[in-house]
Amino acid sequence: MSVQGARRPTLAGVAERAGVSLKTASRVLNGEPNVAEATRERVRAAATALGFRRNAVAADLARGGASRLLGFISGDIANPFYSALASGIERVARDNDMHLITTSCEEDPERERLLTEELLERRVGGLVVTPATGDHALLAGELAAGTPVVFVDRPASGLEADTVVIDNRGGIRAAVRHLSDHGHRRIAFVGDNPEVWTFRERQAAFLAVMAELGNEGAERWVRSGAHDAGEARSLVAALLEGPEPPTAVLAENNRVTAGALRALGDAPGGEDVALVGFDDFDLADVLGVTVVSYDAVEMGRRAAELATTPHDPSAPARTVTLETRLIPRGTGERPPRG
Amino acid sequence: MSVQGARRPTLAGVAERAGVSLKTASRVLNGEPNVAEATRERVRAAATALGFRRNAVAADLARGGASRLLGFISGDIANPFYSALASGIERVARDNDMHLITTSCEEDPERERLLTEELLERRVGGLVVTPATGDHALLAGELAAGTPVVFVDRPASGLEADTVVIDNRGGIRAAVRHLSDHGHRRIAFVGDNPEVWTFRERQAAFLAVMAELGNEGAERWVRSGAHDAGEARSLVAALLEGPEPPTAVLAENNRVTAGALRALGDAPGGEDVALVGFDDFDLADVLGVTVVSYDAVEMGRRAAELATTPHDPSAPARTVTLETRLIPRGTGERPPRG
DNA sequence: TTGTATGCGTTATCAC
DNA sequence: GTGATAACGCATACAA
Repeated sequence: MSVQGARRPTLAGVAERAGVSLKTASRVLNGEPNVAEATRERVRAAATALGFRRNAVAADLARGGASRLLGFISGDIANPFYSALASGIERVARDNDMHLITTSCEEDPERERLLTEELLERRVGGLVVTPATGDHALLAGELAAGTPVVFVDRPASGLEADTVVIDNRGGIRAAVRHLSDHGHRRIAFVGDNPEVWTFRERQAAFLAVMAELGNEGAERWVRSGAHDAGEARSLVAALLEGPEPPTAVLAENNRVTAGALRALGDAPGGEDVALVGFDDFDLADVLGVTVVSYDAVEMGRRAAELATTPHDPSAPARTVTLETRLIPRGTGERPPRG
Repeated sequence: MSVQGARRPTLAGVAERAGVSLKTASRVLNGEPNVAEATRERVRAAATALGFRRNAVAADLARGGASRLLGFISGDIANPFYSALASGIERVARDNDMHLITTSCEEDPERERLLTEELLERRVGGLVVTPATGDHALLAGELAAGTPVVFVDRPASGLEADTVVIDNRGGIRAAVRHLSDHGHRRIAFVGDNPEVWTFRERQAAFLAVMAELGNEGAERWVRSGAHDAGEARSLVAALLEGPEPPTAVLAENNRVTAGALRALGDAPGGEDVALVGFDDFDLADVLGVTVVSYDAVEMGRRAAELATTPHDPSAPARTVTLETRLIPRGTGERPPRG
């Protein structure tokens, strides 16, 4: 039982107490073979008597190379999407006897850079990043040094690296076609900031599919800049009050969907406007919201698997694309009206 | 620019290249005073030329004491409640120049014990734990050694330690009184497993308030064992189909609320049953669900503040209790019927 | 203003 | 089977 102020028991202390050398004590405590059973017992007894607990910091240093830590730079850990990612990553980390350091960069490239630097200083064994807009070329050296860096949800810019994304275009295509099949032509697309890669992908797909369907000039149905639910609510409200109100809304992410739901709830006749949301969310079934869904936990898992595999700089960067799936629940099947 | 296989540049390397001693290089890179500007420049130049990045593992070890890591043992990081906690904790960690290690114990005491051990091996500077049921007496030694261990959401068992909880009893009291004020007497209380401390607190408060209100024998309105939304749904459905259906349901946590909503949606006349949920949740406003709310991010912050302050074993354990607040949104104001 | 020497608590190499 | 002894990369009294 240690006392405050007193140093913590060390391996050397255990060895001394057991009357063996450091190396032998190390052998026993790491379960290595070639130790006499009697010695083993003595060392174990000494360890428990002293309340010994190995120092993983020292172990990581002595072992050289990377620490048994995995880094995750998210946009905001309180966002369910990121915590689902974190959940998947953590499981894989655990399977590899590693711990997960989670950080939030709040979509700020400078903060992301700083966090990246800090995590690399900790000599993380791998790094999973949801990249904010910004240049990632600085990581090239680190990659070359063998640290696996994996980008998730969005690709890096200025750098070839392993990436895990979802099939954004396919998801949007399914959503637009679904609405079109139900008779909609005045379909609005409301999303986050155009600086965000996923927005641009989804917007491009939206415009492409609208054009394919003979629904030209869809640019006028696009609204961007909704970074949170409140802004999304305003944008959708303005659309509904505008001169040419849409009969359907395609929300680009979960926060936009939340804002859109509120706007539809406020507006007269809002319950007749169709809605499809990108990203599934809790209670979407109760609300009856049709969504484009995918498995965020699996996404984290896949990213972590890449991030726990030693990086081979000579191999080409890998890209994993996960499928999306449209789940009809009601709001997406409303017929156009007005 | 480092190359794979090549060792990473070290402080010694920088010093050598700059033609100064290790200590001087250290001074410059740590921004310490008393170095000639010219020397400073040379060291900086050498560092950038070599692509030097300090090794935080080595620094932590050399400095002795704890590492600049904070540990968080949650039930399940994918649960919005825990990720809100994590968010609050991370901010405080950052303010203290520390990183956060997040782990999930899935309410398994054995796993919690293991994780605790692992984090202590990493020599975390502090530990925030949402304790599963189990004994925490083993941590006494660690506390005595000065590591701040803080329990959040639930107190430890068998150990006096800093704790951050919410006013569970006050929250339940407000909810039951609210329903009573709206004319309800057949109020069901549906919750998680009785092994969970919060359940017991809330259940006890429920029974006490019911008795105060002259509503005796409320035990028959208690249902437990709903650890997830699916189980909650079944329990509520059974209640509604039973011989004495309640006119109001008090859901003990967010998962139970989700299940209850689904059950009410299924049952004929379910839209007339009142509902109050403990824990606020996203889109509760859209769904119009009355809840007992509190600030989980703040909870994490308070816990982290305690966990980043050196523990004084001679001081008595502190308990922080955060207030709850009832937010009427519709489901809690339905009059009794039937 | 700059440098020397030693310690941090492990792991790992090799010899015995 | 067991044990000296040297890394690991940095911090820090202490000296110059």
